[in-house]
Amino acid sequence: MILNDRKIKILEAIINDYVATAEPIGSRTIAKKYNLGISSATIRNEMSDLEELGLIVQPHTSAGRVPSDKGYRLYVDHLMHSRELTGAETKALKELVNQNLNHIDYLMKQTAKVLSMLTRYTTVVTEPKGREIKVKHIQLVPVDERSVVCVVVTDNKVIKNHVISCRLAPDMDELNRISAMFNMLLKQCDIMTLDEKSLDAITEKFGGYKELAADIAEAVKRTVEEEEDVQFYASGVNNILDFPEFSDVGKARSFFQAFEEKKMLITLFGQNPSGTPGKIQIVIGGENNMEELKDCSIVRANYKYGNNTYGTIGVIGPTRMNYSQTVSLLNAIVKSINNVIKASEDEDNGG
Amino acid sequence: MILNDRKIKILEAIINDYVATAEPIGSRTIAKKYNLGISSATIRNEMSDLEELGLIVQPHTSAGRVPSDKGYRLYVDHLMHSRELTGAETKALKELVNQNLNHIDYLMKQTAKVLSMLTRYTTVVTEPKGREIKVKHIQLVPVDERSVVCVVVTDNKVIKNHVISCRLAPDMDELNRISAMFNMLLKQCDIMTLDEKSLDAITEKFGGYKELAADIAEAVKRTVEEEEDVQFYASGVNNILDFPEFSDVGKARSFFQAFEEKKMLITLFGQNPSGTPGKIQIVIGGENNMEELKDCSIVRANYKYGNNTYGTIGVIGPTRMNYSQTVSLLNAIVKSINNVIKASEDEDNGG
DNA sequence: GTTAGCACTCATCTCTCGTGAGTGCTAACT
DNA sequence: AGTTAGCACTCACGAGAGATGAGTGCTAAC
Repeated sequence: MILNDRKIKILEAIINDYVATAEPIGSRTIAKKYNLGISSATIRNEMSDLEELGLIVQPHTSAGRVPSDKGYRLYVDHLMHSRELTGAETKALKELVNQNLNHIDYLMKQTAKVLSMLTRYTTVVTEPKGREIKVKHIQLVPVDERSVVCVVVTDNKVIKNHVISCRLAPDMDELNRISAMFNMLLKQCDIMTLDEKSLDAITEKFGGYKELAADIAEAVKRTVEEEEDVQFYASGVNNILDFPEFSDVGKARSFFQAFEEKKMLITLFGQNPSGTPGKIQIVIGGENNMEELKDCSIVRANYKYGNNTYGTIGVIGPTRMNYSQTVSLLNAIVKSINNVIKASEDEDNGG
Repeated sequence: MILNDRKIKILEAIINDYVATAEPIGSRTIAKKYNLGISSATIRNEMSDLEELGLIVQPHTSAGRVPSDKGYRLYVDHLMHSRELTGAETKALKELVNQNLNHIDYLMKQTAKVLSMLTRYTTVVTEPKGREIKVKHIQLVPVDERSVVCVVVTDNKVIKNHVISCRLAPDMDELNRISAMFNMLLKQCDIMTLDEKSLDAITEKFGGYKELAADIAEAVKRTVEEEEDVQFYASGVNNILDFPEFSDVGKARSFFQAFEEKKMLITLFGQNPSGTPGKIQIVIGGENNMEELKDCSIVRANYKYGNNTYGTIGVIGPTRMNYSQTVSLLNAIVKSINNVIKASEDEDNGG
């Protein structure tokens, strides 16, 4: 059976209507609302064909039709045209990049917030990660007589604090001296690849502060491990409650529960190595293999951050999602933050 | 009408049963389940009296009775006996304090997590705050050519990072010099009380780094402001969905929405100056004046952290809450973390 | 003061039936 | 051959009618 122009028009009508109303659409509704110049009976015949093609389904015998996952797939792959951003949307994006987002954490958080606000779906942003993270610099800072904080700065500009307890904290000058020694060490070797013995040999050099040195090494290692572990920011998780698909508390609960599982988040939003940065990827309904999320779709894109370092921005909402709006917004936002990041990198290199 | 022993027994039976089942309790149920040695008819008469006293209410004519806010109030004030902790509970608390919680942030987060896990209610912990926060120490750390991070350590041991952008970041030695100068300055005067002009005069001294100095001052001020603003950790917010009281999505939604409003959180969980640390406070149902939370109760306590510095731990759940368990757990947890904090303070002073 | 008995209330469940949206099929029309 | 009007059929949904049962209040007797 051939998918002619008229069938496509009808499929589009069904998708548009269903996205807006969440109600199955009947042939008469299409005949009345969309002036296709054909009667409801003809539309019925065409709908029967569309169902045979697996593009739409009937929830029950005497109901209208709703798009199937396959129908949405056809739509997003071939029929959907990108939408212009509205004034409000453009304005919100401008405000986002104009904020002084000099810390990657804030940039991620704000991005998630803005995107979830504009789409009314749930947004997840992952911190940019690559395979090899290097520690650029550490600095010890006094806290009190019994503890110092070790500030670790990585080459992807993440800054982490680790409090270290010690019997008697060295004074500031001493801390600066130790920090400097450690920074020298960091330049010479990759602390992550050192085994216990070599590490012991090195901390030996620190003489009186052997224990402290070991703790610092530990803090540095932990930072790298934490960094190589993916970090998520989610925003608008509760928005899901606004959709009739989740008006059943059990469903909402299982959505939230799925969201608390990191493994699931990594599968859905962890960076996809094969994905070219900027390219939008769409996962529709059951295409993700998670029972709890079979009525959800994910729209996501990687953004580039430094060499071989990617983060992901993703939007998750009901399968009945406004794909065209979501894709347009995600496109725009990825472009924006790529520019912000690029600008800051150029500054680094040019300055 | 006098509240005799028998009436009290009946009230307790109603509360216990209702907390467990969330169903209105009838006279026959009480007669069968609790061997009070009286018939259902007598219980009916007593229940009629209890209703007249405003301690229980009838949802509708032919239903059993449920405790009123006033009934719960009487219960928690006079009838409730503290419950022994179970083995699992004791174990979880021990694990909490045994973790190396050397950073106040982690301690708060873990506390919230453990308490929400044990109670299955929502837990909110506020960072310890006092009126006057002093900045003890700052340290500049290089990030890249165009930015440095300013690490601020306050006297309540909170550590905050602020990224500062500058045209050309000074090298490490220079940063250490500037940090040292600033730390001197911090000892001499309270940076928060300085007006624009005096601040200008001081940053003048920094010569070439006037701009940077101003940014540092800004970062320090921001830290103090952020610190004086209350910070919350919530855990188990989704637990509310497990209660039939919130099986209506609308209700759940409005609970979540209320929870996103900081003002509300401050009212409910912000430290209560009049509350003695360790003393448990209970707010039942409509006693908080928030329409969205009129079916919720709050159990909270302040814990002491340093001089005149208090944080709050609070549990929020349905009015039909297991008060006795919650109070016992909260008591134990407040004691535990007070001990942890005390130990670390003693170390400070003794070491 | 306590209790058995009884009439009464009312939420809840089930069943039925009417309604209406929607379909599929067929026959007639273009 | 494609299109359309017509019609029988399906089925979710809502309203209404009982039936059920948990629970109450009242009264009279113990």
